[in-house]
Amino acid sequence: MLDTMPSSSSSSTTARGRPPRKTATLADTTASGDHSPDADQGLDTRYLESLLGYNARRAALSIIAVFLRRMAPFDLRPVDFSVLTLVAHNPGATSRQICAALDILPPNLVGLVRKLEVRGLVQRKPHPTDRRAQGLHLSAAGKRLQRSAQAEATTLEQDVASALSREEHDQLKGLLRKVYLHTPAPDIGSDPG
Amino acid sequence: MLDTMPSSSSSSTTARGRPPRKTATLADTTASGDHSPDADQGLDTRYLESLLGYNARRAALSIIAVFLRRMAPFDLRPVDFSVLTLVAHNPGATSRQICAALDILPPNLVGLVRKLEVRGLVQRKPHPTDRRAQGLHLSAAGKRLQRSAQAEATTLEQDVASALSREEHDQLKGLLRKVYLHTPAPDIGSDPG
DNA sequence: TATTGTTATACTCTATAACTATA
DNA sequence: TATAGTTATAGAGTATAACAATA
Repeated sequence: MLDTMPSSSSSSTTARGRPPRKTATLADTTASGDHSPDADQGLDTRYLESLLGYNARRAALSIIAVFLRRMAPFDLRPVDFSVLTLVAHNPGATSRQICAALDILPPNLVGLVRKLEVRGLVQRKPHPTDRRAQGLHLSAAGKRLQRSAQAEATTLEQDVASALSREEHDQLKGLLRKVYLHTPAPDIGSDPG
Repeated sequence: MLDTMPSSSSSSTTARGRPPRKTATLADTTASGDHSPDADQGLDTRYLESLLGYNARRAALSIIAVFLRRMAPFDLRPVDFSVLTLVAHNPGATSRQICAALDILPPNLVGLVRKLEVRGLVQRKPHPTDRRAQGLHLSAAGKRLQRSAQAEATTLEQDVASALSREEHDQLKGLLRKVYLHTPAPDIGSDPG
């Protein structure tokens, strides 16, 4: 849901990556021309940086950029990895469950699963009790790939958080979880339009 | 860059919102048809939740969902708000600078600015020294709207972080910033094809 | 030759409506 | 009537190539 890359692998020399270096100096304002010296092109982004959403978005994009590169050899984008991992840890899970867990809409999952199935990584088996549903399972190849990818993700995690101490790392994840688990749900349907 | 909403306003009764309730109970494995009671649909997402990227993405999406709703009355999506705010705080800024600050590609900014211009919120004036560039400025209406929107964003910020103490809030932003400022840049071009 | 702003365009992601087959 | 999976499709978001004007 946060992806942004050509599906093909081939370690892109093109991909966006580096967040713009911000060194806070106002643009040559029409009148007031008093800013920090080291601002080749930097704008004053201080207000935006005071917003959680802005920072979360920037952090997520940075991490994803790294993720995309490192997962390219597996030809897995974030969602693919998430689906694969979820199925690995929850054999027999249904599409419906995957959608709920990852906040993906059913129609958008269809294609994802189909690709994984075509690649021989995922298999569908009839659900034991509900004939409408299908249980998702990993093939042997799927299990191998998922294991490798998860190992890579774990390594990647350390690199991404290399600027953080172990404690900060845990704390950051905890705080993020707090935010998205508690965030005042958009009151779906509360609008007496 | 992280948006996801129809441009039209009208407080959506449809928008995605609530992150899936996760109550960690394995899916009914191939054989065992024994679901925990409170696991209507919950999958084991523990590994994904151990990843910073996953948590950052989820948090960002949650916040943006709220943002979209609250900014709907102003007909501003996150990027629009960012551009407007950047111009407000940096009168005379050029498209190039906006792009650098927000990590937007120039071709994609054109349409955004044009819309804001058509709405009478933004004006372009010739750059004082560079005849190629154009300085962006807010009209009176633009300033008013930006002020209102920024006030709303500030209020929103408090709601979003309502689960956090003041200290946690600051800490979270600091940690996120640390991550995306330090994240090992994807070494563009480091790949000896 | 490099850069600003731009057009055109392709590809991906996200969302809705509507259908089927089961429940 | 409601739900699981699906199709088709519309709409944002994101990316590249290429051009004119200027530096």
